Amino acid sequence: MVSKSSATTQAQILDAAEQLFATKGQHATSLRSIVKAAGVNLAAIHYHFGSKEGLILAALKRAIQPIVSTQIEQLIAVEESEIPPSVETIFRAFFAPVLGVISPRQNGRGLIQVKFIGRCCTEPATERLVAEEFRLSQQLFIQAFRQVLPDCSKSEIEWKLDFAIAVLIRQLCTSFQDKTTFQEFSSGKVELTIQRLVRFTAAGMKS
Amino acid sequence: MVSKSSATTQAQILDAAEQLFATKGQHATSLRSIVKAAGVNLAAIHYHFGSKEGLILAALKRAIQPIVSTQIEQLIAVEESEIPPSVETIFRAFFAPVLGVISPRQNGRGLIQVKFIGRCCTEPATERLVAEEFRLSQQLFIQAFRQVLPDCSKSEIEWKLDFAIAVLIRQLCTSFQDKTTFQEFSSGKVELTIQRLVRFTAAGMKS
DNA sequence: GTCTATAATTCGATAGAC
DNA sequence: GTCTATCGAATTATAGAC
Repeated sequence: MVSKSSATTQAQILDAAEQLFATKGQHATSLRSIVKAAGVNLAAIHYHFGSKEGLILAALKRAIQPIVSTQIEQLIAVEESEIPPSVETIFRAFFAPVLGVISPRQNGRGLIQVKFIGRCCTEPATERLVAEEFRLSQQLFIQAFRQVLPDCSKSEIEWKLDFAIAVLIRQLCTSFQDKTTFQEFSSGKVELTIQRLVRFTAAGMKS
Repeated sequence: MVSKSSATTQAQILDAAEQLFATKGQHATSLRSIVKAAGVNLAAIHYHFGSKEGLILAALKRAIQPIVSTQIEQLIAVEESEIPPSVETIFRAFFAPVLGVISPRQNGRGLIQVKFIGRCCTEPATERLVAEEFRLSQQLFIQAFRQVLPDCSKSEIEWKLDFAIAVLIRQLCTSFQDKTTFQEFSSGKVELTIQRLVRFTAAGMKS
């Protein structure tokens, strides 16, 4: 192989960008620090992604889209197996695909990825982009909750789901901060976190 | 008055900084944009606050410290009037002083202030500083919850309070986004938000 | 305390050779 | 596709007159 494939260089840039965006934020991360961490040239970012904004958008979509797909798959599976599904089961289908990216990956890559997503949810430049990526998923979950909570108005379900999302985002940003480095991650902690999220938000949703 | 008093210039700088930090974030806000909005000279920031970091810290303390004091006052009042206090009443003493800064002030200044605090909770450079400012208040509320929930372990109360804080922070950052300009603000919306926060988080805490 | 002027650095982006 | 070299603009911070 005389030269690196385009896919490899792109992935190296995205991996390094994710890590730095997640820990320092987008504005505090220079393109120079990214290429240094990725071991590539500065011009490669502009060649592959056009601009810093293009890089952020590409990293965002790569991280979020598989999560959204899994959320929708699990929601459909839940609605087919449980009739009617419980609030807890629906919330699990919402949370598990997000936190689930932590366990299967190697060397804490998934941990960095969910932190990156959490950061993007709170940064002024990207919060609306994230909401747009999750829009379809969110609408489907609102429909699911409406069916199992017929006495609850749509607006009430909406603000309660917003509250639940708030807890999830905060968890992505702050949780596991002691294990921020590349370490083997116990899937037990992920499952415990999912259980806490489900229990807390389901109680709030049913209140 | 031949020259402005130091207090006036400092307040003008802090007011403008709050507004810009809240909407654009700290790194995306230049000192030049702050002095332009404040109508003062660039060197004034360094004269009064030493550096950009010093300005951020000063704005943070000015915004948070009165809230912490009010939280503690209301918690003490609750513990003296209700024996034992309900989970809902304790949460109200936690949330109301934060959202309460919105209503009394004029022209949406309080609205900007709580948004600024919310942003500082999510920005990597300041999230630990905010946690430090709220540390005492948070400890006192954990103690209060322990007394009314004796069957609940301390760690469980701690992560549930963390979840509740997550909802509050998100509300500070995103809520009232349609009324982001300097407008008369109805205190009814503030009270409604407090009620939702209390109901949702109390249900989660008791689950 | 306030101002002008500027130092010293860093940033995103691009041109052009290979 | 990758690299070097560099442009132009923006940044924080400071020195020194008033």
